[in-house]
Amino acid sequence: MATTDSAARSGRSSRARIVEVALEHFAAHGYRGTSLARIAKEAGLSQPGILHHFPTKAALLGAVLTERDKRDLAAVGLSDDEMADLDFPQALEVLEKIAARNVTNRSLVQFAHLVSAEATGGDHPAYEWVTVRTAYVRTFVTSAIRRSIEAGQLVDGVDPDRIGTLVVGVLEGLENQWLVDPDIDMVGSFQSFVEMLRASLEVPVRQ
Amino acid sequence: MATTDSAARSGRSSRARIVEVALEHFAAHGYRGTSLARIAKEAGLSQPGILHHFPTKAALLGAVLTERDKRDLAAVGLSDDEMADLDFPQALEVLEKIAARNVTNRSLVQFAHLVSAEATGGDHPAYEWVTVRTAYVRTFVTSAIRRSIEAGQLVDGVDPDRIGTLVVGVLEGLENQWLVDPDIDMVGSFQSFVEMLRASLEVPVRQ
DNA sequence: ATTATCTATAGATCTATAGATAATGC
DNA sequence: ATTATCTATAGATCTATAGATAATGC
Repeated sequence: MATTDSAARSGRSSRARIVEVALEHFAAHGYRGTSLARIAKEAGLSQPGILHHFPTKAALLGAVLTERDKRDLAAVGLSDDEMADLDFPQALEVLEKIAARNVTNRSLVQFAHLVSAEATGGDHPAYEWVTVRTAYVRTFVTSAIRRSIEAGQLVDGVDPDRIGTLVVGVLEGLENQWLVDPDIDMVGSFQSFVEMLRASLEVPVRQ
Repeated sequence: MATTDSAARSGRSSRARIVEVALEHFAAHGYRGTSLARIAKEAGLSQPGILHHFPTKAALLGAVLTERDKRDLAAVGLSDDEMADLDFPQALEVLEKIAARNVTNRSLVQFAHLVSAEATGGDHPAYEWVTVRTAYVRTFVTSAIRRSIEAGQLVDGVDPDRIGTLVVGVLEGLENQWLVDPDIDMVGSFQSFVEMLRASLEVPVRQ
């Protein structure tokens, strides 16, 4: 069906290969530190060959960002709607799941941190991505906290914004250190934190 | 005294100005995203004029890293030796002091995060700096925890490495978010965390 | 003699464009 | 006709070097 079947198939596989190689290189040297020529070489085509599939370098970065978000969502295994309905303990479980997945996907984590840091100053093709994504993650946690407060699951006086920021910060900060020193027990440290947090904030369940 | 006084004075002030401008530009666009020409323009001299004071771009980065470390130490107000002798509550106070200082020094924080992220992949002139510095900060906290365990100030079963990693992670992770969204209450969130941590880990004082 | 500068430039990149070539399906 | 490629190249950069100029102190 459709047109030029094998050419299209070859095009699709090139596209996927380019995105994969670009992810690795952007993760290792950043957007600014990576050239299209280097990606092209490793993907096995010429530098203008890449620009046939992605009109500009920024468009290629956009495709890599989309792919990264897709993989993150797949690792959680929930739809956007389901994510929006979780309560606090469930949100913590999701984050633990992400932490566990991350230790086996170094370049995905490194990519997110390096591109976020590059884009933070503005004037970068990932600027919008980093602001929107940061807000999304934090909102996901703070609204889970609000939901649990309304359900009477948390002790009085919990500030959703402050605790939400703290929870997201712990995950990102542990990633930061793990990237520099992979011997760090990122998952274990996050679990210690989650236990401590639940002990401090949850209303004890009557047995 | 000495030779060519006014020339030397002018040289010193150029050096300081170059380091200052370089800090701002490396913070905004990273080491790889910043050119000597741009720094030169803003510092008011020609591009080879910069290479008179710093033989290579990497050497200039080295000077900026040294300056950053100096300012960090000055903000804490303790000598290296004094830092090494603190116990857990004192170490937390030092970190709170750093957090409070950081909210008024955005480019210093952004510089550290962006250069760390760039250098994490290796093959970067700040690679050694980032590994040494990360280890230093974490060791400072873990050894404070060990000291407090020996003094019987902490409850049984505290794992110094795990908690040390967590504490440093919280500070860095809050910085991460604050860089993206300056409305985040970085200092407040860190204080919430410190209170929670002390409530969980410290042996209650007998009144 | 020393120090701080400058202009000019070599030699490597980098992104993006122009225009050709090949394979396939209609 | 469409799609995936390629070679060649324009036009901007970038770092670092070579070599000149100016000011000052000995």
